[in-house]
Amino acid sequence: MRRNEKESDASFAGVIAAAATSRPPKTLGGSVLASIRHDILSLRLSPGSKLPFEVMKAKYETGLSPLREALSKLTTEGLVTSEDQRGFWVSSLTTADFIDLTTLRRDIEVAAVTRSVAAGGDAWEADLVRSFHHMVLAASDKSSGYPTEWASRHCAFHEALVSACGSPRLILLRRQLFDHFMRYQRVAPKHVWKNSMRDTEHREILDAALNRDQKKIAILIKAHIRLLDSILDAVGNGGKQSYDNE
Amino acid sequence: MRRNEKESDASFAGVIAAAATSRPPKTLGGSVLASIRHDILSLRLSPGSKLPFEVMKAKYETGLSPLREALSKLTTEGLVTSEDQRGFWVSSLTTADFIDLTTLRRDIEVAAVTRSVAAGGDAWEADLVRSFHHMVLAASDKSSGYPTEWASRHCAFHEALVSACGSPRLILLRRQLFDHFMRYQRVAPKHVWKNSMRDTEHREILDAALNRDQKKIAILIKAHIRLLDSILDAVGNGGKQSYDNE
DNA sequence: TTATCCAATAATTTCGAGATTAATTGGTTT
DNA sequence: AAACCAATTAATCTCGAAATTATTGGATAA
Repeated sequence: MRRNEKESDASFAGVIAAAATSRPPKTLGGSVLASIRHDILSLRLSPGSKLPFEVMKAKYETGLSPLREALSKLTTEGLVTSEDQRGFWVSSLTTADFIDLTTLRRDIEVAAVTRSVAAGGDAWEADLVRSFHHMVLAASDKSSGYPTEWASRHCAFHEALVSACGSPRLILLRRQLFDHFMRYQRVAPKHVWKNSMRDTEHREILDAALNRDQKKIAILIKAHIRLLDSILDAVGNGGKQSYDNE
Repeated sequence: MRRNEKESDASFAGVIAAAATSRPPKTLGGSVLASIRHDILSLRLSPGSKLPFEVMKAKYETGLSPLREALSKLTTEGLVTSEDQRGFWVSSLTTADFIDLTTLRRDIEVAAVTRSVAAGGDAWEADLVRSFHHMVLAASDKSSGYPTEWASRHCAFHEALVSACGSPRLILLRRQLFDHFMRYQRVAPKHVWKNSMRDTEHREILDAALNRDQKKIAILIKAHIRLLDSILDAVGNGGKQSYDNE
């Protein structure tokens, strides 16, 4: 229980969107929070599983105070659930919540992208092209860390899309919802990812953004954020089949 | 610093929307969290002020652990800001954030109300009429706790409006944004409240809801959630004139 | 005078033990 | 055999002290 796990998916750290907001934490509690959040989003900590203090203390090599602080924050964030005097659990993945999350995410993302397209300047546009190209490069087989690296750059592309929306609250909210979505994405079998990597949707989104076509990009984003059957199936099966079947 | 303050606005407790979600907390940390949140939303804890542990420990009669836990959660919620190794502050009120908040709140509230109107059944409709009438009763001078009581019922009316939207995430998000808004509302002079109490907007909103007119209610909500000059002015002045001038 | 450095002070952060509460086990009763 | 109660076990929750880090004030040097 003490072993420091293998660093199998160190590159995955770049994918966690919320972590990208804060600079490297100066306190132990901050890094414990980042570690636990990382493990929850990467499904290393299974949805629904209990998080006992003794086990967690050993696993993250920390005391009670930083641990409670981290779990408290994650509870407010929705990645952890808690009951008074009973402890903490990793929030479960359910079809109902996936539907709820996706529906809300669609509204939020549309609002953010629309505003961003309306307000974005040259620097935004250039960064958008950069992040798109960066993502496309990871979609080729030769790249390393595939397809985890693609997921990271895919996240960055969508982040760049909304970065000019002018609303810190909207950006933060969108980022949190995206984090929540990533857990659901991860329970789907990996071939689904490959389909996403090969689609033409992102190219169309980019074009609409560059043309500043607000109506079109709203339609494209709405279609882009949909209820994937593969995820619904995986969650319906209890998320057991996980992401190890090619 | 120890004195238990006067219970001047005990009825205000009903106004705090987020607190309405959880049943009475079984732990000290939970009640401390509720108390601090209440004091922040009621402006008893001034926006921007420092929250030193020694002072807070005495004020809320608790130890360090529950206190840190509460402040951590409030930080994630956005009502408190923190810097590593430097401490915690009540989040400041700024014109930029008020604009950001109001703009986002408009989108969220429109989405929630629209869905609620589309999905609401008989029970929802009846409860909506109940809460509206309850609010109107508080607008008359004879009622007690006026206008604080009206604010509480106003909050409940809007809560009832969206209660049938079918999205737990949307309801929670809307509630949080409403809480944040309440701090801004409180810095405005009280005569602004009276104008709100006498307006006809809520009656129109109720009618549109009962008629299941989604387009109309969307327009009404958009107009209802606007940037009040009195609040902008109050925030611009640093929120100093507070809510004591009639 | 201004800037830099060092010592003293004050704050936050962390830890481990004790207190409190929930869950479990074993035994008794119906 | 099932249900109930008491005692034990195991977990969370709380507290105060110790350790770490930031801030303040004054002295020294440029």
